[in-house]
Amino acid sequence: MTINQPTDFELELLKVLWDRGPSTAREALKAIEASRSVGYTTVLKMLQVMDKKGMVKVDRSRRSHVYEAALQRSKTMSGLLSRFLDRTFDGAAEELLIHLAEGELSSEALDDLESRIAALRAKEKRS
Amino acid sequence: MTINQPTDFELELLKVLWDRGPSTAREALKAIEASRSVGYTTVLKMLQVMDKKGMVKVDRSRRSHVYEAALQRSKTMSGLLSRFLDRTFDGAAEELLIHLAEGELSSEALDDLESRIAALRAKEKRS
DNA sequence: ACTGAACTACGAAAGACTTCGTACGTCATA
DNA sequence: TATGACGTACGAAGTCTTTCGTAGTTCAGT
Repeated sequence: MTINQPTDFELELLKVLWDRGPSTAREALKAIEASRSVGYTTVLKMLQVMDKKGMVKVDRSRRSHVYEAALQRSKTMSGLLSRFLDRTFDGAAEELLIHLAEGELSSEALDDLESRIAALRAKEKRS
Repeated sequence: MTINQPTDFELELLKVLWDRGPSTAREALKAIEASRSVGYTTVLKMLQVMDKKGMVKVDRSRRSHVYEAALQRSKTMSGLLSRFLDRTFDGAAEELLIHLAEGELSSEALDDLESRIAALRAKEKRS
Protein backbone atom coordinates (compact mmCIF):
# COMPACT_ATOMS: atom_id res chain seq x y z
CA MET A 1 0.00 0.00 0.00
CA THR A 2 2.43 2.65 -1.10
CA ILE A 3 0.48 5.86 -0.96
CA ASN A 4 0.58 8.22 -3.88
CA GLN A 5 2.80 11.11 -3.02
CA PRO A 6 1.73 14.33 -4.71
CA THR A 7 4.29 16.16 -6.79
CA ASP A 8 4.99 19.84 -6.26
CA PHE A 9 2.26 21.07 -8.54
CA GLU A 10 -0.17 18.49 -7.30
CA LEU A 11 0.46 19.61 -3.76
CA GLU A 12 -0.06 23.20 -4.81
CA LEU A 13 -3.46 22.28 -6.18
CA LEU A 14 -4.35 20.18 -3.18
CA LYS A 15 -3.60 23.13 -0.94
CA VAL A 16 -6.00 25.24 -2.97
CA LEU A 17 -8.70 22.62 -2.62
CA TRP A 18 -8.06 22.22 1.08
CA ASP A 19 -8.21 25.97 1.60
CA ARG A 20 -11.12 26.82 -0.68
CA GLY A 21 -13.04 23.60 -0.53
CA PRO A 22 -14.40 22.01 -3.73
CA SER A 23 -13.51 24.19 -6.68
CA THR A 24 -13.64 24.36 -10.44
CA ALA A 25 -10.55 24.43 -12.59
CA ARG A 26 -11.06 28.12 -13.17
CA GLU A 27 -11.29 28.85 -9.49
CA ALA A 28 -8.15 26.86 -8.85
CA LEU A 29 -6.42 28.77 -11.62
CA LYS A 30 -7.39 32.08 -10.04
CA ALA A 31 -5.94 31.00 -6.74
CA ILE A 32 -2.69 29.78 -8.26
CA GLU A 33 -2.27 32.74 -10.56
CA ALA A 34 -1.84 34.90 -7.50
CA SER A 35 1.63 33.51 -7.04
CA ARG A 36 2.70 32.36 -10.47
CA SER A 37 1.70 32.26 -14.09
CA VAL A 38 0.18 29.14 -15.59
CA GLY A 39 -2.36 28.38 -18.27
CA TYR A 40 -5.92 27.32 -17.74
CA THR A 41 -5.60 24.05 -19.61
CA THR A 42 -2.52 23.21 -17.60
CA VAL A 43 -4.48 23.40 -14.40
CA LEU A 44 -7.33 21.46 -15.91
CA LYS A 45 -5.01 18.77 -17.17
CA MET A 46 -3.36 18.44 -13.79
CA LEU A 47 -6.71 18.06 -12.09
CA GLN A 48 -7.59 15.35 -14.60
CA VAL A 49 -4.31 13.59 -13.93
CA MET A 50 -4.93 13.84 -10.22
CA ASP A 51 -8.36 12.37 -10.74
CA LYS A 52 -6.80 9.41 -12.50
CA LYS A 53 -4.44 9.00 -9.57
CA GLY A 54 -7.29 9.19 -7.10
CA MET A 55 -6.07 12.37 -5.46
CA VAL A 56 -9.22 14.32 -6.15
CA LYS A 57 -12.89 13.53 -6.52
CA VAL A 58 -14.80 15.06 -9.38
CA ASP A 59 -18.38 16.15 -9.48
CA ARG A 60 -19.39 16.16 -13.14
CA SER A 61 -23.00 17.06 -12.63
CA ARG A 62 -22.40 20.63 -13.67
CA ARG A 63 -20.85 21.81 -16.86
CA SER A 64 -17.87 23.13 -14.94
CA HIS A 65 -16.63 20.10 -13.10
CA VAL A 66 -16.02 20.57 -9.42
CA TYR A 67 -12.87 19.10 -7.89
CA GLU A 68 -12.46 18.13 -4.29
CA ALA A 69 -9.39 16.86 -2.48
CA ALA A 70 -9.55 13.12 -1.90
CA LEU A 71 -6.52 13.12 0.38
CA GLN A 72 -6.45 14.31 3.94
CA ARG A 73 -4.26 17.30 4.45
CA SER A 74 -2.69 16.02 7.62
CA LYS A 75 -1.99 12.53 6.30
CA THR A 76 -0.55 13.91 3.11
CA MET A 77 1.78 16.23 4.95
CA SER A 78 2.89 13.48 7.27
CA GLY A 79 3.53 11.23 4.32
CA LEU A 80 5.60 13.83 2.55
CA LEU A 81 7.55 14.54 5.67
CA SER A 82 8.12 10.88 6.29
CA ARG A 83 9.44 10.32 2.82
CA PHE A 84 11.67 13.35 2.98
CA LEU A 85 12.98 12.23 6.34
CA ASP A 86 13.81 8.80 4.98
CA ARG A 87 15.39 9.91 1.77
CA THR A 88 17.35 12.83 3.05
CA PHE A 89 18.16 12.01 6.63
CA ASP A 90 17.84 8.24 6.48
CA GLY A 91 14.98 8.47 8.92
CA ALA A 92 16.92 10.26 11.63
CA ALA A 93 14.53 12.90 12.91
CA GLU A 94 17.18 14.27 15.25
CA GLU A 95 19.41 15.04 12.29
CA LEU A 96 16.61 16.95 10.67
CA LEU A 97 16.02 18.86 13.85
CA ILE A 98 19.62 19.92 14.12
CA HIS A 99 19.40 21.65 10.78
CA LEU A 100 15.94 22.98 11.40
CA ALA A 101 16.94 24.43 14.72
CA GLU A 102 20.03 26.03 13.33
CA GLY A 103 18.51 27.63 10.32
CA GLU A 104 14.84 28.13 10.59
CA LEU A 105 13.49 28.50 14.07
CA SER A 106 12.56 31.77 15.67
CA SER A 107 12.38 32.22 19.37
CA GLU A 108 8.60 31.98 19.24
CA ALA A 109 8.83 28.77 17.29
CA LEU A 110 11.00 27.39 20.03
CA ASP A 111 8.35 28.29 22.58
CA ASP A 112 5.75 26.64 20.45
CA LEU A 113 7.86 23.57 20.06
CA GLU A 114 8.49 23.24 23.77
CA SER A 115 4.86 23.32 24.64
CA ARG A 116 4.21 20.77 21.94
CA ILE A 117 6.78 18.48 23.47
CA ALA A 118 5.18 18.88 26.85
CA ALA A 119 1.83 17.94 25.36
CA LEU A 120 3.30 14.86 23.74
CA ARG A 121 4.92 13.84 26.99
CA ALA A 122 1.62 14.15 28.76
CA LYS A 123 -0.09 12.07 26.13
CA GLU A 124 2.61 9.44 26.36
CA LYS A 125 2.32 9.17 30.10
CA ARG A 126 -1.41 8.73 29.84
CA SER A 127 -1.20 5.78 27.53
CA MET B 1 23.48 32.05 -6.77
CA THR B 2 20.84 29.40 -6.48
CA ILE B 3 22.66 26.39 -5.19
CA ASN B 4 22.39 23.13 -7.02
CA GLN B 5 20.10 20.85 -5.12
CA PRO B 6 21.09 17.22 -5.49
CA THR B 7 18.47 14.76 -6.65
CA ASP B 8 17.77 11.58 -4.74
CA PHE B 9 20.42 9.54 -6.47
CA GLU B 10 22.91 12.35 -6.36
CA LEU B 11 22.37 12.66 -2.64
CA GLU B 12 22.83 8.95 -2.26
CA LEU B 13 26.21 9.23 -3.96
CA LEU B 14 27.19 12.30 -2.01
CA LYS B 15 26.49 10.43 1.19
CA VAL B 16 28.81 7.68 0.08
CA LEU B 17 31.54 10.19 -0.67
CA TRP B 18 31.00 11.97 2.61
CA ASP B 19 31.14 8.72 4.53
CA ARG B 20 33.98 7.01 2.69
CA GLY B 21 35.92 10.02 1.53
CA PRO B 22 37.20 10.23 -2.06
CA SER B 23 36.19 7.10 -3.93
CA THR B 24 36.24 5.50 -7.34
CA ALA B 25 33.08 4.67 -9.22
CA ARG B 26 33.54 1.03 -8.36
CA GLU B 27 33.88 1.75 -4.67
CA ALA B 28 30.77 3.90 -4.78
CA LEU B 29 28.95 1.11 -6.57
CA LYS B 30 29.93 -1.37 -3.87
CA ALA B 31 28.57 0.92 -1.19
CA ILE B 32 25.30 1.51 -2.97
CA GLU B 33 24.78 -2.08 -3.97
CA ALA B 34 24.42 -2.93 -0.31
CA SER B 35 20.98 -1.36 -0.34
CA ARG B 36 19.80 -1.60 -3.93
CA SER B 37 20.70 -2.90 -7.33
CA VAL B 38 22.20 -0.64 -9.93
CA GLY B 39 24.67 -1.03 -12.78
CA TYR B 40 28.28 0.09 -12.76
CA THR B 41 27.94 2.40 -15.74
CA THR B 42 24.93 4.02 -14.14
CA VAL B 43 26.98 5.02 -11.15
CA LEU B 44 29.81 6.19 -13.35
CA LYS B 45 27.46 8.24 -15.50
CA MET B 46 25.91 9.86 -12.47
CA LEU B 47 29.30 10.80 -11.13
CA GLN B 48 30.13 12.33 -14.50
CA VAL B 49 26.88 14.27 -14.47
CA MET B 50 27.61 15.44 -10.96
CA ASP B 51 31.04 16.54 -12.09
CA LYS B 52 29.44 18.63 -14.81
CA LYS B 53 27.15 20.16 -12.20
CA GLY B 54 30.07 20.88 -9.92
CA MET B 55 28.88 18.60 -7.16
CA VAL B 56 32.01 16.49 -7.12
CA LYS B 57 35.66 17.02 -7.85
CA VAL B 58 37.48 14.46 -9.95
CA ASP B 59 41.05 13.35 -9.69
CA ARG B 60 41.96 11.91 -13.09
CA SER B 61 45.59 11.25 -12.35
CA ARG B 62 44.96 7.54 -11.93
CA ARG B 63 43.32 5.24 -14.37
CA SER B 64 40.38 4.82 -12.05
CA HIS B 65 39.19 8.33 -11.47
CA VAL B 66 38.67 9.34 -7.90
CA TYR B 67 35.58 11.35 -6.98
CA GLU B 68 35.28 13.63 -4.01
CA ALA B 69 32.26 15.55 -2.75
CA ALA B 70 32.45 19.21 -3.65
CA LEU B 71 29.48 20.14 -1.47
CA GLN B 72 29.48 20.42 2.28
CA ARG B 73 27.30 17.86 3.96
CA SER B 74 25.80 20.27 6.43
CA LYS B 75 25.07 23.00 3.91
CA THR B 76 23.55 20.54 1.52
CA MET B 77 21.26 19.11 4.15
CA SER B 78 20.20 22.55 5.29
CA GLY B 79 19.48 23.53 1.73
CA LEU B 80 17.38 20.46 1.11
CA LEU B 81 15.49 21.01 4.31
CA SER B 82 14.92 24.63 3.51
CA ARG B 83 13.53 23.85 0.10
CA PHE B 84 11.30 21.12 1.46
CA LEU B 85 10.06 23.42 4.16
CA ASP B 86 9.18 26.08 1.62
CA ARG B 87 7.53 23.84 -0.89
CA THR B 88 5.61 21.63 1.45
CA PHE B 89 4.88 23.76 4.47
CA ASP B 90 5.16 27.20 2.90
CA GLY B 91 8.07 27.90 5.17
CA ALA B 92 6.20 27.26 8.41
CA ALA B 93 8.64 25.29 10.53
CA GLU B 94 6.05 24.92 13.28
CA GLU B 95 3.77 23.10 10.87
CA LEU B 96 6.53 20.71 10.05
CA LEU B 97 7.19 20.13 13.71
CA ILE B 98 3.62 19.23 14.41
CA HIS B 99 3.78 16.40 11.95
CA LEU B 100 7.25 15.40 12.97
CA ALA B 101 6.31 15.27 16.60
CA GLU B 102 3.18 13.28 15.94
CA GLY B 103 4.60 10.71 13.66
CA GLU B 104 8.25 10.22 14.02
CA LEU B 105 9.65 11.06 17.38
CA SER B 106 10.51 8.51 20.00
CA SER B 107 10.72 9.38 23.64
CA GLU B 108 14.49 9.53 23.40
CA ALA B 109 14.26 11.83 20.44
CA LEU B 110 12.07 14.11 22.49
CA ASP B 111 14.73 14.17 25.18
CA ASP B 112 17.32 14.97 22.61
CA LEU B 113 15.20 17.68 21.13
CA GLU B 114 14.58 19.32 24.47
CA SER B 115 18.21 19.55 25.30
CA ARG B 116 18.86 20.96 21.87
CA ILE B 117 16.31 23.65 22.47
CA ALA B 118 17.91 24.48 25.78
CA ALA B 119 21.26 24.81 24.06
CA LEU B 120 19.78 27.11 21.44
CA ARG B 121 18.17 29.23 24.10
CA ALA B 122 21.46 29.56 25.88
CA LYS B 123 23.21 30.54 22.70
CA GLU B 124 20.52 33.11 21.96
CA LYS B 125 20.77 34.69 25.37
CA ARG B 126 24.51 34.98 25.04
CA SER B 127 24.30 36.94 21.83
C1' DA C 1 -30.62 30.10 -35.42
C1' DC C 2 -25.86 32.25 -35.01
C1' DT C 3 -21.91 33.81 -32.64
C1' DG C 4 -18.68 34.03 -29.12
C1' DA C 5 -17.28 32.67 -24.68
C1' DA C 6 -16.29 29.04 -21.72
C1' DC C 7 -15.72 24.26 -20.97
C1' DT C 8 -13.71 19.37 -21.54
C1' DA C 9 -10.71 15.98 -23.65
C1' DC C 10 -6.54 14.76 -25.19
C1' DG C 11 -2.23 14.45 -27.84
C1' DA C 12 2.17 15.91 -27.77
C1' DA C 13 6.36 18.03 -26.56
C1' DA C 14 9.99 19.70 -23.47
C1' DG C 15 12.94 18.97 -19.69
C1' DA C 16 14.83 16.37 -15.82
C1' DC C 17 16.40 12.07 -13.97
C1' DT C 18 17.85 7.48 -14.26
C1' DT C 19 19.34 3.60 -16.58
C1' DC C 20 22.12 0.95 -19.43
C1' DG C 21 24.38 -0.77 -23.82
C1' DT C 22 28.12 -0.30 -26.63
C1' DA C 23 32.44 1.24 -28.25
C1' DC C 24 36.81 1.79 -27.23
C1' DG C 25 41.33 2.17 -24.48
C1' DT C 26 44.69 0.11 -21.15
C1' DC C 27 47.09 -3.13 -18.57
C1' DA C 28 48.64 -7.42 -16.52
C1' DT C 29 49.76 -12.00 -17.47
C1' DA C 30 49.66 -16.52 -19.64
C1' DT D 1 51.62 -10.84 -28.18
C1' DA D 2 46.85 -12.25 -27.45
C1' DT D 3 43.28 -12.32 -24.03
C1' DG D 4 40.34 -10.94 -20.58
C1' DA D 5 39.38 -7.88 -16.88
C1' DC D 6 38.57 -3.38 -15.95
C1' DG D 7 38.25 1.44 -17.00
C1' DT D 8 36.03 5.79 -19.45
C1' DA D 9 32.92 8.12 -22.69
C1' DC D 10 28.68 8.80 -24.40
C1' DG D 11 24.38 8.18 -26.97
C1' DA D 12 19.93 6.88 -26.31
C1' DA D 13 15.78 5.31 -24.30
C1' DG D 14 12.13 5.10 -20.61
C1' DT D 15 9.69 7.44 -17.16
C1' DC D 16 7.73 11.31 -14.85
C1' DT D 17 6.16 15.98 -14.56
C1' DT D 18 4.62 20.01 -16.45
C1' DT D 19 3.04 22.65 -20.13
C1' DC D 20 0.04 23.99 -23.67
C1' DG D 21 -2.38 23.87 -28.30
C1' DT D 22 -6.19 22.31 -30.68
C1' DA D 23 -10.50 20.19 -31.52
C1' DG D 24 -14.90 19.76 -30.39
C1' DT D 25 -19.11 20.68 -27.17
C1' DT D 26 -22.38 23.59 -24.71
C1' DC D 27 -24.74 27.59 -23.50
C1' DA D 28 -26.32 32.35 -23.20
C1' DG D 29 -27.51 36.42 -25.57
C1' DT D 30 -28.66 38.76 -29.80
